[in-house]
Amino acid sequence: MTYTVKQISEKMELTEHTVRFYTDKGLLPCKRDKNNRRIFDDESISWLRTIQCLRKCGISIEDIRAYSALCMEGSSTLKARYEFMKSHRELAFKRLEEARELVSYMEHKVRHYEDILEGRVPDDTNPSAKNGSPHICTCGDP
Amino acid sequence: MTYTVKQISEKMELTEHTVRFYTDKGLLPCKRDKNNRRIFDDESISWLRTIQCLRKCGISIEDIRAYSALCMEGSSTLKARYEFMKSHRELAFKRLEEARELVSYMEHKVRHYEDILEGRVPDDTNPSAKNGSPHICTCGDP
DNA sequence: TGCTTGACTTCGAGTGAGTCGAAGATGTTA
DNA sequence: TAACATCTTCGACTCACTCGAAGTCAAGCA
Repeated sequence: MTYTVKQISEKMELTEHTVRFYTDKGLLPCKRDKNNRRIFDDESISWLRTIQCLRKCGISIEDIRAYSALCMEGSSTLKARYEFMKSHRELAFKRLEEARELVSYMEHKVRHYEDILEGRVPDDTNPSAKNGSPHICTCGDP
Repeated sequence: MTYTVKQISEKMELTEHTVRFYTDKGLLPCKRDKNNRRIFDDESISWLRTIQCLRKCGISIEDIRAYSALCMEGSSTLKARYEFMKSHRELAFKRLEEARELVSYMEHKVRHYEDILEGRVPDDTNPSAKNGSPHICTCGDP
């Protein structure tokens, strides 16, 4: 099964521009037909799926390109790929922790406004400065 | 207590450039001294803390500017600010869910490489295509 | 007094990861 | 043959910084 840019972009819910961008940057290997058009196959799908995950993990295009190159090189790079994944797993943990803090921050804010709107606490919008208090952050700050 | 750009940037662990950028974009109110230099106070600290949290939540500079403007306007905008926070709380929930999936994806990858390196499963690096398998993503995909 | 230092100012350019649109080539269909 | 859809490359735009250059200003010192 082969795919054109349009087909693979629809299948993977990416824009055609992004798919071309990834091939141009060397993250996503692709062949060309006799008219120089990009052709993709099922392996491209699995590459793209991986790229999407790694991007969501905040890994840069350049780092993904390097990982991709390691994969191409074959078994000799297994250990390097393992190290790559281990270090990015740590980053994923940190991001999870941060996401938890941010949820609790947003919940705190929403509750704060509910307390004011329902009259449980007085409005702390600062009128003297014509400058509403931004309701100080409590997400891990002192 | 007042602060210069340098002082506030050090205190908040931001670059001076970023602090100036925020004031220029209207997110961070600041006064000027007779030499046109930016001066900040303790309220700026609390603003900046809020801005940092909202930015980490993925809220755009423009949206934060709008929220900031609502705060300035006073109590009449309480309800709008409440709605703003509620909608961004939902986004924070989504990001937390995604962060969880990404951690489990990275854990899966690391385990996969460990299994290969310790000989529990065969190496699936694809030699025929001179193209290592990217080890298909399992984070919520079909 | 002049000179250096250092912190400030604005402005314009660069970056990363897309995002968009234009201009041109090719293939299919009416 | 013309219209069209789809592809190609290329250059410009966006956002949120990030950086550096050039100029202003006050303080400290020979």
